[in-house]
Amino acid sequence: MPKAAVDKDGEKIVKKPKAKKDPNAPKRAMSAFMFYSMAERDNVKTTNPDLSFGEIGKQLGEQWRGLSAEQKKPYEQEAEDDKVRAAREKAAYEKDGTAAPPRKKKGE
DNA sequence: ATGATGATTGTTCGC
DNA sequence: GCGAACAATCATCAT
Repeated sequence: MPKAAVDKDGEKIVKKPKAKKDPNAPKRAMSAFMFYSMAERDNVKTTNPDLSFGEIGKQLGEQWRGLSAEQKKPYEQEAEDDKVRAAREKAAYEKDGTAAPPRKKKGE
């Protein structure tokens, strides 16, 4: 898959809260995983109330991939719906007139 | 038109 | 309250 320099094997990508640069912050939508977490988190925790967040997250992710496309369907569907929601707010964001400065990447 | 990048989404848990 | 792994995403920009 033609992708950019995605994460590597043991290379841990640093993640931070990233300060929103856009004024209205048109934010995005949530991924199917987000919905999956909301839904399965309960199930996972119920099945493994002994493990902590770290493990739960991992277990969740593992089985998530193990799910069949059909299983993810409902989640993807919600994600799809949320996508519209994000697009909607973004539209409002542009409409608001608070145009965010075009982001550049190279020269600056 | 295509690729690359970045920003974001939500959960849980601990302190 | 926040951060951090977990995964997807996908909109936007630049070339």
